[in-house]
Amino acid sequence: MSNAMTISRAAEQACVGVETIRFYERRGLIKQPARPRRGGYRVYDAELIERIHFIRQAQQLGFSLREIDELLALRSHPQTHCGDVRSQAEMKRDEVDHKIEQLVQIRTALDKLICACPGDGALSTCPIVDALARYE
Amino acid sequence: MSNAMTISRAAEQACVGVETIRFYERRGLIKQPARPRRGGYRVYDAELIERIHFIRQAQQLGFSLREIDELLALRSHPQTHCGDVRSQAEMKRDEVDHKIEQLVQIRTALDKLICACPGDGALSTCPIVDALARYE
DNA sequence: GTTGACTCTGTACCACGGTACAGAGTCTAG
DNA sequence: CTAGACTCTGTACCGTGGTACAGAGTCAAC
Repeated sequence: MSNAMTISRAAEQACVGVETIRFYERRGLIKQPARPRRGGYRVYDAELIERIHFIRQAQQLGFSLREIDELLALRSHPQTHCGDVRSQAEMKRDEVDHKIEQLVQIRTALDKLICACPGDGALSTCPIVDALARYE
Repeated sequence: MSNAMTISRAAEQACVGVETIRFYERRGLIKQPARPRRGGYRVYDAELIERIHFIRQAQQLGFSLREIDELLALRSHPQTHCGDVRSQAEMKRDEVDHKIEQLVQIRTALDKLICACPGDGALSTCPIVDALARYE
């Protein structure tokens, strides 16, 4: 048993915390391996590690755990074909685009304020404070 | 009392919900007006409305409530000068820039996957599923 | 003076993605 | 055989920005 993949080894392999694995199990994102007879430690296998990698990669791409759930369901469903996954990715891309647009607007607004602010002088004349207070 | 600014009127003026005002009060972002003697309804004044506008505007610019707390503290502190506020804005701008960069990277990665995916055919050959599973 | 709308206080709950612990069990090295 | 490290189960908690009540009080109009 000394070389068996226990949860802490699995966590190490997958670069996540032990509690994170348990959390994914509770969420149903990964299934808990059966315990050996008479209750010992669960043994994790490579497929499960791979699944955790999938989850982390998808998170990096901006998918929420709920969405990853759907991706995983698609993936394990035999009828799924490539286009289903691709349209998920396309939707996510559009979402990311939208977020970028919003942030660019915020950035522009902040920059305008920063440029308008002399950086010295009394607070009462600060255009930033002024702009925040003004209701438009 | 019929024309007094009660909390619901204040909420309307500030374009937020009544519960949101109460929430800001609990958070200490705005101070609760004193109740008239013998316990009646609190009366909100224009300054408070303006403060709520300040909060909402700052939220629009990507400041968290905690950061808005700091901005408000700066604003009501007599020694503060313009530069203090400006450097907060600059930090926020840099943060927003960073978020944009990250999202652009995500967008690029998604797009690459989408372009590589034929959109038809079996799931087993899907480059998106493949990429998500691969650990790099 | 009663009805109906509003307010007040306190507390609980929502989604999100975990993190932390207690108390029991198990495994392994020495 | 025992100590120390790990695991298991269950449950509670974190921060974020609110939302949703219940039960009591208050106010204005009719």
